[in-house]
Amino acid sequence: MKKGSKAAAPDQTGIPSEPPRSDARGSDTRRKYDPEETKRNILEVATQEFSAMGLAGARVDAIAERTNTTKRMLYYYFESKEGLYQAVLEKVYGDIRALEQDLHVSELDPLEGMRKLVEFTFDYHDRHRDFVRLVTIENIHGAKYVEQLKTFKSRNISAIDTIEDLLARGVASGQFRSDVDAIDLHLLISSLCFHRIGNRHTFGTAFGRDPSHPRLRTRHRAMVVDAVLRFLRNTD
Amino acid sequence: MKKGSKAAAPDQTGIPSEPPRSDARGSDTRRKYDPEETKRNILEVATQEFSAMGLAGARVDAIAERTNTTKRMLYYYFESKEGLYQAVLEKVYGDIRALEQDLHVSELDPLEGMRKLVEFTFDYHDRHRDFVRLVTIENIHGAKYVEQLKTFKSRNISAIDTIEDLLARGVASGQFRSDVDAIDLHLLISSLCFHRIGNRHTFGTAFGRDPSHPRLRTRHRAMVVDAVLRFLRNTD
Amino acid sequence: MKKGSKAAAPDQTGIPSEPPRSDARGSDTRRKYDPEETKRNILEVATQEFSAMGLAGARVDAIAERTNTTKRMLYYYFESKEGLYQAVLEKVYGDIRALEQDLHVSELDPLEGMRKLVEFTFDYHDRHRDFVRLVTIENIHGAKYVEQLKTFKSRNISAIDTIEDLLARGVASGQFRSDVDAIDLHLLISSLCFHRIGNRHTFGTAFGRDPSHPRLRTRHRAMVVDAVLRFLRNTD
Amino acid sequence: MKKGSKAAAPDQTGIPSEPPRSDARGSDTRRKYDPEETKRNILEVATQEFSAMGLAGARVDAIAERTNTTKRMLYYYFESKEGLYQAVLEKVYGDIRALEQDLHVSELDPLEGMRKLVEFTFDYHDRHRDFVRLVTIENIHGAKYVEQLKTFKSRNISAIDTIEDLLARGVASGQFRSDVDAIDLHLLISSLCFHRIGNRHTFGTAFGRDPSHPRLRTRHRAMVVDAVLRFLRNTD
DNA sequence: TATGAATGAGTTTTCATTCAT
DNA sequence: AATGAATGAAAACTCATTCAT
Repeated sequence: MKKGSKAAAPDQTGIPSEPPRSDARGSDTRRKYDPEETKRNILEVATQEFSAMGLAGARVDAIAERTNTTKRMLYYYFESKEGLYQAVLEKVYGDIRALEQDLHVSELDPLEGMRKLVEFTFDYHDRHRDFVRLVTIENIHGAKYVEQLKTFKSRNISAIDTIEDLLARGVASGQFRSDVDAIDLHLLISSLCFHRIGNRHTFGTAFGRDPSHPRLRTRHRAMVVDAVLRFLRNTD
Repeated sequence: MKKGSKAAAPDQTGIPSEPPRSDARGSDTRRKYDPEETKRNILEVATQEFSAMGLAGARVDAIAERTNTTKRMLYYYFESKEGLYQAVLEKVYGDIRALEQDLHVSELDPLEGMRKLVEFTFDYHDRHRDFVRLVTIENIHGAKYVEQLKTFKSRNISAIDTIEDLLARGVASGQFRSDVDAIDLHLLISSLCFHRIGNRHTFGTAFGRDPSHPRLRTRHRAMVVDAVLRFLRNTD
Repeated sequence: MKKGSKAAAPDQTGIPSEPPRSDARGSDTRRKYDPEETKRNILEVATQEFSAMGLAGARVDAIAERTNTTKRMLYYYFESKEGLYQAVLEKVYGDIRALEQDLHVSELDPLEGMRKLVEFTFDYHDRHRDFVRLVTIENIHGAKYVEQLKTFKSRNISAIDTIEDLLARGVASGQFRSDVDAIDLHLLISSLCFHRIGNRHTFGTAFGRDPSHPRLRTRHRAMVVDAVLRFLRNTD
Repeated sequence: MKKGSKAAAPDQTGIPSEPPRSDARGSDTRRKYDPEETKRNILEVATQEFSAMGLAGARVDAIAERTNTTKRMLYYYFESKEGLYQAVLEKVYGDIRALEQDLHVSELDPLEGMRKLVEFTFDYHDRHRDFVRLVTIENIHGAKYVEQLKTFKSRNISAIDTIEDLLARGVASGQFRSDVDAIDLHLLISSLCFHRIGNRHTFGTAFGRDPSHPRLRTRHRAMVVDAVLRFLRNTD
């Protein structure tokens, strides 16, 4: 009866699929209905499906089927397919910026801080392929769904602040050239980290080499860091 | 929810949609039966729709409507929606590699040749947004459609040959460092050229600055060339 | 060319199309959601349409229209046109074998048992023209749909068991000749019962006499029984 | 491009696919356009397709593709799909009756004549599976196409005449019982010859034994002759 | 809060037939 | 007599969403 939609295995590393529910209340009080858990579960499955199939390609039925609950609940909590998609975007974008804050690069030497920032960005994209795919998908839709996310812009601005701080300190210390714009630099770094994940399939088909393969990771990581630092180095 | 599929305006710069047919025979002798023209017309409209909406999001009806012919002909020539999508991919991939051949960078000084190659790649992505979108879309589908294109792999390999030649000559002349892999370098260049077009919407929303805006083009072009050449420069 | 699909009147005798539902609950409490009833209803209408028009000739729309529900439900429960066709086959083949079991010919004198079996087979084909047509149709498709029915083979084998038992007892008692194969005999009996129903139209056109006409039934029934028993009779 | 419709191998024995064209006129006068040959070719391919797929299941495109000519010609000569189907029926029904005439059973002893007639009928069905299938198909359509064939009825009546003659002579000589109707007997014989071919697929699936397999032919042939003669034998 | 059944509007695809050359 | 291109109408099938329990 059921046809079986793929996207079964989460195309992502490091996110545990069933976080230990911190059920504070005693023993067998395990509530039968747990709205938060239900929502979380739906969101997780939806993230996989949307990132695997795109917005148009995703199937509400397929999501519901892999959920612990039914299709009706999906509408109950998220209103519509698009509402669910947006909720997925919100969650996924929230995660990356939250982590960036924890880097504390402002306490490091500018060069070391920059290296650490690039490495973090590289690793994050390498590990969160769902995120990369969703960004890709969102661009196909002209970013019209992230545009409606309230927290989206402010979050990103803070990423630029971090870079601006590093850049300013590096210029002051004579380590970095002085003609680089922070947003441009962010674009440069993102490009190098994003492309090898986002377009790995066509690249792999074209050259017989999957650029996201673990064996290449170390080499690519060094290359990206190298390229960014060489670009920034003051050569006066 | 949404009804009419837009995608009317080609999301592309510089390619006129209806090249003036040099119809030798007089004036309005426009033949009624012209299979090649019919196919060309369908393919062109399909390129727009698929690049604007994705494979799942594209509507066969919408394509047919903007064509000079009927939906039926679309199936007559291309068998299915997927067949048409694949034909679009074939055409679009064919174009870029054809142009690359015309660069004749093998006749130039390695450094100049490399600069020219990067500039060409930058400009091509900047101008052919349909191509960039289609690559993006194809990656969402795990590249399973380009995989079936016979000419796909061989074409791409030739791009690597060009880079390898430049690299070898530059290393020999002492201008380039010797530890760079040609395919890695291709990935690096592609990343820098692709990302600012492919993800311009989310980037624009995040930072209030469309990275593909013409005003930024010159600056970004210089930045990309600079980044690549600094990366390659021999610093022994 | 032809538009409306007929097949309105069930091409079958004796089976009431809507058995009086013994609805325990009062009178018009006709439940709105009754999946079993919905499926039953679809299956019944589909049996008529498929047996009247063949698999290719049947129209999903035509079936849906004569149903109490919509076309969508048909796909909901049976997946596809072919799935529905297969479900029809399953039901229809299930019925005949179920009835055969109730004959209890093993308790009868072999000759009487054989007579009863032939008469039953004759009557069944005479009354269940839908069944005959569907078998015919299935043969046009090389039996590829019944082949997928799990229960199909085992059910038929039991029919042979019955014959084998009668045959063995008749041979032992000296009533039947000993050189007859059970499956061959089954084929012989089937032939005589099937043909006059299955090909009644061409036969009727050719000879101006509908071989399935009730008026001929008694005579044909006697003829068939007579032919089988004469064939089996021991003439040593 | 072409999808490939099956039904390639004619499901029939003994009909050569390309009869030697008796081109009376000299040597290389081989006409470029030969209407009769074209029609013959279309008819032959159509016979295969219709008998393999049924009227509704047959594809005009599939027929045209396997022809030496184009679809247009098919309409030119036969008006419509149904017209072509009818032409096929006409040809196929014509063949069997023509052969029956050649038997000259009226010159034989009634018992021998009857044996010969049954054997002929058995062999004909065994060898002309396309014919059997087409009769089957025609019955699904309520025989409405053969009804329009002018020669159909008269041809069949003559088959009954043959039987009536045999029967009368056999009764007169005391070899046959006197209470058998000629048309009923024809039905009996047809049943035994037709069923094992027409329903061989479901039968084969049900019992793991293809009743039309050459190895069984001799045995079945004997069985059928035996059954008919025992049925007719005078037992006063 | 949760659910299986139901649905209408849309989407891809097919097919017999005709047109222009 | 022959042909490849073209087509409108209909067919199968899909999908996000809502209803009744």
